Amino acid sequence: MANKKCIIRLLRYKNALHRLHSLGFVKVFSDNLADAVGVTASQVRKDFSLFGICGNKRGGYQIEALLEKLNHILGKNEQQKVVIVGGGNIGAALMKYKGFEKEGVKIAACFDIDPAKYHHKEGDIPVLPLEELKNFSRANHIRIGIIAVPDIAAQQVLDLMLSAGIKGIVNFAPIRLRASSDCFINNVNLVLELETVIYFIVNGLEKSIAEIHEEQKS
Amino acid sequence: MANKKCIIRLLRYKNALHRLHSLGFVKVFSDNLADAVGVTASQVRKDFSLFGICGNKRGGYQIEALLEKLNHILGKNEQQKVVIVGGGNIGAALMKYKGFEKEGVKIAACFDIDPAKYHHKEGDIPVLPLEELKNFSRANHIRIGIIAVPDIAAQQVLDLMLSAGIKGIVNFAPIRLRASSDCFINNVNLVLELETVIYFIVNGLEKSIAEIHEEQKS
DNA sequence: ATAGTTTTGTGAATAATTTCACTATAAAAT
DNA sequence: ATTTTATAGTGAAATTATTCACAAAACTAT
Ligand SMILES: NC(=O)c1ccc[n+]([C@@H]2O[C@H](COP(=O)([O-])OP(=O)(O)OC[C@H]3O[C@@H](n4cnc5c(N)ncnc54)[C@H](O)[C@@H]3O)[C@@H](O)[C@H]2O)c1
Ligand SMILES: NC(=O)c1ccc[n+]([C@@H]2O[C@H](COP(=O)([O-])OP(=O)(O)OC[C@H]3O[C@@H](n4cnc5c(N)ncnc54)[C@H](O)[C@@H]3O)[C@@H](O)[C@H]2O)c1
Repeated sequence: MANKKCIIRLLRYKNALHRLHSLGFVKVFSDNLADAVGVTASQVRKDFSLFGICGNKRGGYQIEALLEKLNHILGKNEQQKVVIVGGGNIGAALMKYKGFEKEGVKIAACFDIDPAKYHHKEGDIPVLPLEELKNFSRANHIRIGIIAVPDIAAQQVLDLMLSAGIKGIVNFAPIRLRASSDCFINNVNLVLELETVIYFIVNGLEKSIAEIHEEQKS
Repeated sequence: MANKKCIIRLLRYKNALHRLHSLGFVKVFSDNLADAVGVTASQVRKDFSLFGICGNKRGGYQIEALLEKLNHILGKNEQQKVVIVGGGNIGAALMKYKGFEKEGVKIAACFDIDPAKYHHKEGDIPVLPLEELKNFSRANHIRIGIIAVPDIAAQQVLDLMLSAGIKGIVNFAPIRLRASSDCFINNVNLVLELETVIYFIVNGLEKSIAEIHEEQKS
């Protein structure tokens, strides 16, 4: 029922609703939302139905109420604190990005083994020695971590994160990590994202499929 | 038949085979590959069967021959040139990354509207004024582009890319782009990747589903 | 040679996901 | 008030994707 694809669509609906709301819209119909997100209207209604979300026949959905419900389902009512391990290219890009706060995500700290990366300035996200990851995560109840280290280091970083109580991971290293099933790993492989596009272009398939989103990647 | 998910799995098989090959392995069985990639052995065989790839009963697959076939199918025999538009956080991280060349991907140039970003040094990837995108792309037969500009600028950048003959796009801006169906857009939404993990952790679902890959995101 | 074993290749079965199509209902129009 | 119309909600149908299960082939050992 509440499968991964469906959750990703709910997150998309939520983002689209945010935009509509900030544009001053008050209500929305299943087909507006479908259009904004790139799915069919029945898909939207089916997804909502699965989570017991209902609107008004002929009246559509009240955006505020809908956002409220989605945030509740998606656990976005409280701000989530996240740590990054690896303050290199990707890690630094993520730290500089201003878009997380808006979505209720707070990058609490970054950890690295390279002392040249350490950084501590009021207002900035601190970059700390890797040894402090465990204490920091425990003290701050961190449950989510981002792996942005070279692939050879990724497994040991994962193990350390798990031992620090982190259970949810976004992994940018292009390798398959081994873990107990008591954690959730979301692998993001940017090279693969590019290679996928290359495949469709090289084979002249750009006409058949116009667009892919995360959820079409299973 | 040859759906997106299947292609992404083929790309994964290819990557796993690369690793195995560089470790000195010569042949591989469907279940080794399945294990390396995180799918079932029948899935591997079914995927291969779909593309007419065959191995030897009881002998598995010769890694070199298999890589050859996969590279042919995936269009990885010739190096692919790619441009980036937006030399900010993400754009810069991608330019500094050394892992693309290994996969036959060459970042040919980056384009930006901010003159402070312009850069031209022998050996480095040049950062050029946006106005030059069209000529550069035409002259270098660029077919693939990466959008790494703020969301408000993404649509106009896409339109420009399309007018420059670029047909395959990886888009990092978190908005739905509108385009003719004569192009292929792969949307990468990093905030969503994080939010997905947050959902599973906040709802205590980390036990049920241990790992997701791109292809499970549809 | 022959028997035994392992692994592929694939049609059939199953499972998962999406779309269809229709009913119920609320709002708008008359 | 009554009719019309637009849209939600949802089982059923269709489609798509995955797994099963087993015959065919090829290697190994005797
Ligand atoms: N940069 C990109 O565009 C890009 C693209 C695709 C994939 N990736 C992947 O993302 C990951 C990070 O890439 P990057 O370009 O940011 O790398 P990077 O080399 O720029 O940064 C890696 C950082 O990790 C630190 N580090 C190394 N070992 C560590 C350890 N054991 N514990 C803590 N920190 C450690 C290093 O000091 C460095 O600061 C890599 O796995 C890479 O393959 C990056
Ligand atoms: N940095 C991240 O970690 C991150 C995370 C999630 C999403 N994103 C998304 O990725 C995109 C890029 O993010 P970023 O952090 O790199 O942004 P950034 O602001 O650091 O960089 C954007 C770059 O694009 C350039 N630019 C602006 N308008 C342009 C135009 N019309 N043509 C060409 N260049 C233009 C700017 O000069 C700047 O160099 C954004 O859409 C952002 O939402 C980034």
